[in-house]
Amino acid sequence: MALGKDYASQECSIARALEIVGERWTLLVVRDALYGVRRYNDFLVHLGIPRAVLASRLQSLLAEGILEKRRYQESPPRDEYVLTERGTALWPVLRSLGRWGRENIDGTLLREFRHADCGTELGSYGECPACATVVPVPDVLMVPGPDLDPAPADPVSRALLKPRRLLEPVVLGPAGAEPVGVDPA
Amino acid sequence: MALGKDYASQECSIARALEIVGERWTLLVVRDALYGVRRYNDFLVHLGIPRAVLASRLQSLLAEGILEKRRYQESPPRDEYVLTERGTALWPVLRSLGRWGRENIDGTLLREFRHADCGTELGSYGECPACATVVPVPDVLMVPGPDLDPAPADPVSRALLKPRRLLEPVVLGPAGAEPVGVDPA
DNA sequence: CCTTGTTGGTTCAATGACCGAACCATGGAT
DNA sequence: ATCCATGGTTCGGTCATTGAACCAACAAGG
Repeated sequence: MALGKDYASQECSIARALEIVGERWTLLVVRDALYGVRRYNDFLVHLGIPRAVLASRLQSLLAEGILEKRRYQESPPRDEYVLTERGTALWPVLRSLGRWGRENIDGTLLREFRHADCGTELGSYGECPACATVVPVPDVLMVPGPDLDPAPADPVSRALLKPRRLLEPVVLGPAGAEPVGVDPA
Repeated sequence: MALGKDYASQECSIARALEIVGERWTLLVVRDALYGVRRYNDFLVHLGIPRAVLASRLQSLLAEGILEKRRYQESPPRDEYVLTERGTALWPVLRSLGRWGRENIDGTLLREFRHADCGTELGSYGECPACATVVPVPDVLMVPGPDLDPAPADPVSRALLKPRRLLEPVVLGPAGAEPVGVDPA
């Protein structure tokens, strides 16, 4: 929103939060970061976001301490964007949004989120009904649901097809790897 | 966002949800509705939102089945906007946003949300840690925190100063009632 | 040395959303 | 007849978003 102007008048933590993560695309960038996306180009192809907007959002998220830049190679200097603790703390927001969307809009089951320790699907507040605890973000296992496209076009979506823990980095073969089908058996 | 265009390409419940409630102001309108605001004019003064934008958001929320119009008097025909079940289901989203904002941005404690039955403060998803259950929205008690302005300018904010359950309708004296100070003891 | 490829951006014109102020309509009340 | 309360619509100016094009650092290959 880059609003500042108006929400500022609101005495409300929700409004404060929305000033930071309420702009278009912002929460989807955070979602991708939770899914393990870390590189500029991966965000770009996975989100289909305009380059200028992505650059602007990444800057805002850095400035707010939600992402941080981390050098991952020196030769050609390259940085990746990883979630800070503050950024990871947005998981409940995304979880509740996703559940609301699934139960009230979709009907389809695109992804499931399970407790990695026991395989139980998380409850409506991110807890494991079996273990009776709130599951820490790295212990959340994301598995593709029955309604997820099994052969998406972009390589990032393909990398996200197999079960993975949240925050586990997405790694892509240099180019044109993983043709379309499943593993080379 | 009235986006449609781009998020539509996302195979993700979060993106679907954001297409509906991700526009500027939309979640704040839903928040006010949870707080018990029901009338056009009350939204207007409490949010400080441009009239045209409010009208547009109310229409969208009606169309999505998040709010519904209800006739509350006939003589001059007047309608109020109340949350549907689908709208009420957004409470965990707002709760987690508010908690994130309070813990990661503010530091201030503007409002607390407690389980009316036992007085315990709710967790990130609106659950009661003591009772280990999800608290139904009408059983959530909103109490003003120590950092909330004790004498706000607009009458809606003043009506929200006393402890109240969510969804309990805000009623305003016809005009200029409740001067500024506390109750007439 | 020159070109090409990869990554990560910036710039720009056009479109669309948002803003604030003004205006309009309906139906009592004075 | 006029005024007020409520719930809007209209309109010009401004700001954000979009998509395409361009730029830059660096490595590898010929």
